[in-house]
Order: sequence, then structure tokens, then C-alpha cells
Amino acid sequence: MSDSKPDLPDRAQRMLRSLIDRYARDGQPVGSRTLARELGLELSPATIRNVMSDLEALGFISSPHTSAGRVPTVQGYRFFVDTLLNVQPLDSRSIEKIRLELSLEQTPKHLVESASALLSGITHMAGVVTLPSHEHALFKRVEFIPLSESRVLAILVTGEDEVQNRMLTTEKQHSASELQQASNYLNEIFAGKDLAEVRATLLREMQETRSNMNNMMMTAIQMADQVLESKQSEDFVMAGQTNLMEFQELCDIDKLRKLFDAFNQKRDILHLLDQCVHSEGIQIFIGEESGYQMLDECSMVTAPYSVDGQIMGVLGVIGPTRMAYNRVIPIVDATARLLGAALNHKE
Amino acid sequence: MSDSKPDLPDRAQRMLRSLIDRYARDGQPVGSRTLARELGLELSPATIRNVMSDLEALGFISSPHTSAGRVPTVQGYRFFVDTLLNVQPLDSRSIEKIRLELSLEQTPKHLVESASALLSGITHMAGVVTLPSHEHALFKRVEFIPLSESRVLAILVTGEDEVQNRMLTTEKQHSASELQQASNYLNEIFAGKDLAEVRATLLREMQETRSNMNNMMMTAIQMADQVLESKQSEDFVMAGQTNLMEFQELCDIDKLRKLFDAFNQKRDILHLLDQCVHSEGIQIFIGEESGYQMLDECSMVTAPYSVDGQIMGVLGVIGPTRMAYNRVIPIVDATARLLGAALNHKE
DNA sequence: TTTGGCACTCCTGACGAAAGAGTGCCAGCA
DNA sequence: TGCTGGCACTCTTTCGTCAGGAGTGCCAAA
Repeated sequence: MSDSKPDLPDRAQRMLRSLIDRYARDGQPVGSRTLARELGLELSPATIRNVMSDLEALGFISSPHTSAGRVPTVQGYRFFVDTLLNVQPLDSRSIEKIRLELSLEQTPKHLVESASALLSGITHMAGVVTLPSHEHALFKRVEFIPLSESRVLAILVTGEDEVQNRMLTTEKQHSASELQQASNYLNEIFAGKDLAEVRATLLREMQETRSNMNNMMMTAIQMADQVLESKQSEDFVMAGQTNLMEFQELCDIDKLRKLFDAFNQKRDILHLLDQCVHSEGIQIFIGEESGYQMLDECSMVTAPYSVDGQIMGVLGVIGPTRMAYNRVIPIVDATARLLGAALNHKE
Repeated sequence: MSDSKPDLPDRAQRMLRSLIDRYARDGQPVGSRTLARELGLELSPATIRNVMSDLEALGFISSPHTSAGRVPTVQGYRFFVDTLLNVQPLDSRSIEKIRLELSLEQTPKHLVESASALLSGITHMAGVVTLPSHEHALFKRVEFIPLSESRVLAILVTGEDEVQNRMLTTEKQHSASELQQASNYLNEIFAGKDLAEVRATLLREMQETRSNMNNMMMTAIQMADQVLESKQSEDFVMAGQTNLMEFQELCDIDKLRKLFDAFNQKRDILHLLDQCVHSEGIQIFIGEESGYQMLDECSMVTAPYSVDGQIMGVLGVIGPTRMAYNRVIPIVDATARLLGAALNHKE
């Protein structure tokens, strides 16, 4: 049964699990007596103390001061999460609730907002979802609208009628009909193709000798290149930040401020989320592991979400390190799947 | 000199002003001795006490408990702001700094963000700016792009090349050329007109007998109506929320949470800002005056900003009730003007 | 009208004692 | 050898008390 990691006796494992469990519930250091009761086994506090001493020696728990109970360390959580966490799949009622909620939303943007609200609502922590990447959206059509001598408005319609506007500045002036021809040309050859592929093709064409290209094609390709080059700056949506104020470990106004500043700045959080994009499944940062000081007492559980096997973005939950990982992980996991599915339906 | 409000002796006024001033600085109740020193006049604390007693009777100040100093009440602030506040215009260096900062931004959206960052940065409180209303933007052109049987993408370009997308659903299917004709027609007759005016005209046309209208015109008008009807939901941009955590009176985690929830929800704040749109100048809500509980210990100073005499939106500052109004008001005022001017230049 | 004086109230911070929680260690027991 | 009860010890938390400080209100005198 227990494919126990090297040399941690079964009993110690169970105790670590119990301690983490209890600490998750009330955030107080757990003492030997409490743990004895918690554990249910017929063991005296003294025995528990011996094992706790071992766990402390291994660096899995520590006590804030001599006469306090023990608290899991980051290493303790890491071990717990990596080797002795067993996650049940989310119960079907919850899944149905999420699916229903998501099914009400129409646009990807709304879906993403709804997903982050769900994450925060269900976990009582902060939910975060990156906007779906457009990198692998399908090219549907493009239109060019001349606005002034040197400015052209490009409208790119992708996949499920997602629209993006780009303002282009051109050296020479293009007539409306020229632009019309260009867009017709592009729409014809690229419709239904993957945006990344379209871009690759464009680059290739621009490299090749231009002699055998007529004026119209030149225009078309140059403009399309401009449209595609400005990679949509990544962004994310957040909900339930204020839930984090409920946890005593974050009630310190100074920590709180650092945290909220990070949320507003977005840059650091985005960077962290980026790291999770290609993690192929649940990713967990515990406390200081993230490398960002403002997340010191926090953990982040993320999962990428994808459509048709293509990863579109990441979603997750940010909460105190003592969060109930076994509860949060299935929620994040399910939400990622369901968001992917919901995006797929609209597509 | 002093156009003193009925029956408040000059000296009492000066004392109230001093007290408010001092309280703004360190947030502690002000006692008679402190005030005596603060005031500079050669008056003994006992005298001060007598006058303070009068001010308390008038409801302008109150003491948290017997042996504490006095604190201005909401009525006290109201009186102060209404009748004995003299605001100097903002010094020209600060003005230049704001102007410069705003001049770097290109789009209205960026301008608004920059303005709110400036407000929060200069005042060390929270800055808030509503997005400019499009109600009176100028119609530049509209394009219709058919996407599927019943879905048409409408692109509305206004004023200084601001672009809005709308997805329309139509009963009957329109061909590309039909749509082209419709947009040509609309662009021809409405170019350069005020959006509100355009909408009014459209409504009128729809009322009139439709017999003398050809198919194309019908299409055009119906579609245009759809484009314009969905009034852009108002929104605002905020910056420096976390500055508010610095003030002890807001360090209570519970108050803080209510406040930040309100910021995230946006609805209530938006409603408040709405009330300020047509106030023709600086508007100040002090503490509970706003009617919203979460702003109990807070005040809000706002000013509408306008372009060519048309009010485009509101901006302001949210901070603790004890903020230095005489410093904040000129900042809000100047920023409103400068934002208006900056928007004008881009237009 | 202003002022100094005085008694009074209330908060605040310090100190110490007691209580409580938890630990480590040790000796005894199965 | 592993578990247990017991015990001394440590450290935090809580509570009450107490003194000090800040501020008030009132009164009588200038």
C-alpha cells in the first residue's frame, strides 16, 4: 500500500499528515496531546513527542518556540504534497455546479472571469486565471480599414469570433480598394489556419525573393505581418483577493500590502504563472519556494487549461501555505478541465 | 476679510482650522495644550478649552472619551470644507509634472490609467478615474463584417480613432455587399456627427413610415441602431488602493476588507462617481455622507473632467476623512483639467 | 474675558503572578 | 526495544494592579 519514501516509517507519515491536517484547520501550532487525540490511535502524547522529535530532525516540522506545538515547514509540506497526498477526484455535484456556472458565459473573457470567481468562491481563497492565449487560435478573417494617410485599422477575427483590433502605421498610403484586395487575398489563403502557422508562412514569404510578387501581395503580406507580430501581452484575471484577509497569518498589514501590490502590479504573478504553463498538470509553489518574498506565507496551486490538447493558459488558487491541498488540488484540476471544455464548446 | 459664517467667532474658526490641520498630520485626538502650541497665539490651554467646549456644543468636534483630545466630526469637516477652506492653486512645478506625465500617453485608456496613478502617487491615497464617456464622441465610420448566418461584426470608429467592436445578431441573413452598401450609406450621412445626435436621428427615422425607405436603408438603420444602443457600461480605473493600508484608522482588517470588496465590485463606487458627474466642479463626500458604510472613515474628493466643455467623466481621490483637503483639492482640480486637455490634444 | 489651579476621569504601559500549553528526558514496564 | 507516565522546565498568554500621563471641567481670581 504505502510506497513510502525512503526511511520514513508509516506511523510518522500518518502523524505528519494529521498534523498538517489539523494545522490547516485552525492555524495554531499542534501539540502532542492534540495530535494524539486527532490521530485516534491509542498512543500517548509521550510517544507522539518522540516521533515529532524525529520529524523535526528531518526538517519537516518546527516549533515557533519551546513551549508551542509544532508547525509544518516548507520541506514538510513539500514532502507531504509530493509523496503522501492522495487526492480524490472532485465529487460530481461540485463538478456539475462548476460546469453549469461556466455554461452560462458566452465570451472567453467572461468564461475566464467566471472561472476565477468560482475558484475563489469554492476555495475561499484567491482565484486567478490567465486569459486564453491566442497563439494557436484559428485565423478566420482579417479586414483593413484606412483611417488616415498613414494609419490603417486592422481587424483580426479568430476562432470563435474573437475580435482583435490593431492600429497599423504604414509608410505609403493605401487606397481602400488596395486594402480590400489585400484582405481578400489573405482571407482566401489563410482561412482556418493556425495563427502561428500563418505567421510562419508569412515570414517565409517575406524572406523569399520578392520579384515574383505583385504589389498587392506585398501589401497584404506586410500588413498581415504587422498584425500578427505584436504578440498579445499576457494578462490574468483575479477574484477573491480579499478572502486572504481572513487568515490570521496574513493579517499583518505590511505583508498584506506587499501581497496586494503584487496583485495590482501583475508582473510578478504573471511571471510565476508563466512558469506553470508547460508543467503538464498540477503545479504547486509552497511558501518561499516561489522565490517572491510577498508570497512568503502563501502557496499557489495551478493547472494549465487546454483546448484540443493545445495549452491555452493557466489557472490556480493563491492562499495561505496551510491551505487544504487535498481539497484545493481537485478543485483546481477540475476547473481547468471544465474551463477548457467550456472554451471548446464556444469554439 | 473673513466672510464668517453666522455666529462662529473668528477665533473659534481659526482653532477649528488648526485642530483639523493637526489631526490631519498625525491622526491623534488634539488636546488643549497641543492646540495652544499649534495655534501660536498667546492663549492658555484653559482658554482653548473654553472655545473647544463651544465647538463641541456646535457638533464640530467631539472627544472619543473624557480624557482624550478632540477630533473633528463629519459636521466639523463639512463646515471647514464649505466655509473656511482656502485653496491655493497647485504650484506650477507640480502642474508641469502632471502635464508632462500625461503627455507621454497615447490612448485615452492609457491617459486615464496614468491620471489615476498620478493622483494616487501625489496624494499617497487611492486615485480613481472613470473612463471617458463615448456618448458625445464623434462618429467617424462604421463597418460591418458578416461572420455567420446570423452574426455580424460591427466596428465603430469614433473621434480620434477609438475603435469599438459589437457583435450583432440579425434575423435575416445579409450578404457582404448588402452590408457594404449599408455602411457606405451610414458613413456618408453621419460622418463627423455626434454619436448622441446620430442615435437620435436613427430613432426618428425608425419611427417614420418605412414605406419610402428602400431595403438597403432599412438594413443600415437597423444595424446602426443595434450598434449604438448598447450603451458602453461605465467603468473606472483605480490606483494606489494599497496606500490606504498605511492609515491606522483603516488598519482594522474588517474595514479594510469591506473597502477593498467595494473597490473590486465597482458598483457602489461607480454609483458614487456617477453622482459627481454633473456637479460642475469639485465635489466632496466626507465620511458617512456618502451613504455607503464601507466609506465610513473615508472621504472622496472628485472633479469632472471635460473636453470642449463636454463632461467626459470624473476623477478623484479616496482617502481617510482626515486627509489634507486643502492639498488634495487643488491636485484633483488640476488633474481633471490636465486630463481634459490631454484628451483634447489626442482628439 | 482670560487665566492658573485643582480635582477628576480615562487610557496606557509596565510589572509580576498565575495559568496553560507544550517540551525533553528519564525510568519503568511489557 | 518500544511505549508510557511522570516530572521539571520553558515560554507564552492573561489578568490584575498600579503609576504616570494626558486631558477635561469647573471655579475663583486677575
